[in-house]
Amino acid sequence: MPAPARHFIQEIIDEDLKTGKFGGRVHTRFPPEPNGYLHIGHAKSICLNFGLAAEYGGKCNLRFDDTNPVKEDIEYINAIMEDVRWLGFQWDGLYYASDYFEQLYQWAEQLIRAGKAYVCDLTPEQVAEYRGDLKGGKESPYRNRSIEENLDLFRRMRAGEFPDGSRTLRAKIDMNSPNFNLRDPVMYRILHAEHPHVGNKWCIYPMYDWAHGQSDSIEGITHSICTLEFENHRPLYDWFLDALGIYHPRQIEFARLNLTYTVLSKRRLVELVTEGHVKGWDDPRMPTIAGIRRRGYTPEAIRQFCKDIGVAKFNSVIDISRLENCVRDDLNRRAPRVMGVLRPLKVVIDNYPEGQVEEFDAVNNPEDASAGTRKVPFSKVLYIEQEDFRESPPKDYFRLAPGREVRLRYAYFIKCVGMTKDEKTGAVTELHCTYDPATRGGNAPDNRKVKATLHWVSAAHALKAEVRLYDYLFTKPDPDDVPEGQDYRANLNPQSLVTLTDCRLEPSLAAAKPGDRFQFERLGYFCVDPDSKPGALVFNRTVTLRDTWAKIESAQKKK
RNA sequence: UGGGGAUUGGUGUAACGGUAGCACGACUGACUCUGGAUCAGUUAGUCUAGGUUCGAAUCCUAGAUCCCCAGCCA
Repeated sequence: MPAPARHFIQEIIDEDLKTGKFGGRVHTRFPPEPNGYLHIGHAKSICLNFGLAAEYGGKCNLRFDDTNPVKEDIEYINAIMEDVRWLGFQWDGLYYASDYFEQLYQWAEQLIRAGKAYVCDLTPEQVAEYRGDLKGGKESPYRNRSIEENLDLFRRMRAGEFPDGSRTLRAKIDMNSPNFNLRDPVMYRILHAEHPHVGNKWCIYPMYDWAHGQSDSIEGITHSICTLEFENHRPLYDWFLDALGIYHPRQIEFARLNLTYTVLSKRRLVELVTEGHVKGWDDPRMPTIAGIRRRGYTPEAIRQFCKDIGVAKFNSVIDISRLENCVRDDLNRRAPRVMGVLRPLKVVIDNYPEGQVEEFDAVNNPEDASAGTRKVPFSKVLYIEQEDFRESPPKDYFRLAPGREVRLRYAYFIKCVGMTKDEKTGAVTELHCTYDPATRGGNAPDNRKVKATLHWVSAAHALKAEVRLYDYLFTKPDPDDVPEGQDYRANLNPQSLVTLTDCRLEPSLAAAKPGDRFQFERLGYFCVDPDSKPGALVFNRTVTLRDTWAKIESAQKKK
């Protein structure tokens, strides 16, 4: 039995444990900025950080990296906590970088006193200009102020004496460093803004680089795991900690998640919401945790997905079908089966007695014998799926057609003997069939076979419902694949939501509550939407079942 | 033109100088009262060129390609 594969971060931790680098501790953290909703990419990070802590018997904190009050909001703080919990994780400590602002301020004075930080009066444009280009930058004229003047100015910045943007506190490092992050990075900027967590206590706010490492240090984090784009920041992370002479965690970078047919940047997710391309952060088409949850995904499926895709430093793009496979796999085992007809086609069983009703036993879950059975009513007038009948069936189509016999699941074999059509459009509006009483329950005593088994509902007993069919938000695997001059919005899928309002479901669904998940046999997995009410059910399609016929059919069309 | 990373089947991911493996997909077939599920099989890969070595995905040299960095965002 080969040892299970370990990713590079586990190997680093193993090594640190062996050398006793952190006294045998493992302490991670998930550090979101509360400026948006969490998405599936964050789930990867959450599973990684909390998963590592669990695996090594360590701890994992949830810390809000709330250093930019103009973008942050209490709504996001609450949503993030809900999402982390929903994913199945419990943090050891709940912290806010903003609770460290006083300590951070004291440390800033320490650096000033050490001659390693200075107050700079350059405008934002000048700072950019002085930072220079690939060849090098030039030093700020304010770089060599005296310690006393710096201290005085910095205290007055804190006291609110200066307007936004007029001054900054910068670290004195190296204006010619090939790493731009070391060209005297800004530590504090003046921002007279109310903060969602600490209110109006501050008018100077620390930059990410100045806050993050020290926050990790305060919390005793051992392994500070972040995404690849922060690799360039690690020298600065290390520089601040060393300059301060405080406990020094280890920053490790991994590749963030990319998925086909969607976007995962916060900026774009905000745009989708604010520009009305979706109905909100929890729109089931969104790759947000809230959207995916509403769509009907399970936390187990998401965790399995995060495990499957692995952790590495290669910038990969994961095919979204991998995510879909995970939810199918999970729901296949757990979701109760029911019958529901999305696009109803009326079927009259000519030789079935008027007014008669029979009840058939239906298996709730073939993957789980303990799920038991339920009764499904059958009568003379039924609905089947429009897709399940073709007047002239193409090759390899083996559902219902004139003269053909199929099985109605759990009920009878029926044969199509006629149809009524709309005189104007020619569309088939009603089917006439006969049933074979000898096939009661679904098997023929003479052992004859049928090639198809259809789902159905009894017209008189069916529940009417709305069903929302979701498809990918974008029409191309890479939403950025656009003609010159256009952007990802050009690839928005106009069919990403199709609402069906005339669906018919078996009566056992009458008591279904928001969040309940089912497999509609032969169609897919569906979940009751929060908009649903007794008597006015609303379902979201989580994902279709694997559909071999659809594949055959689209291959035929291509020919 | 500077710096930091990366590169293994279609997509991900292992192999840590010694048989290139696994998962997903795709394709066959079996089975099936879901064209679902399940089972069996097939397919297909080390970025390039040199070198070291009995032996290289792995080490060395040169090159190619891709990603990130010049916010008072994170």
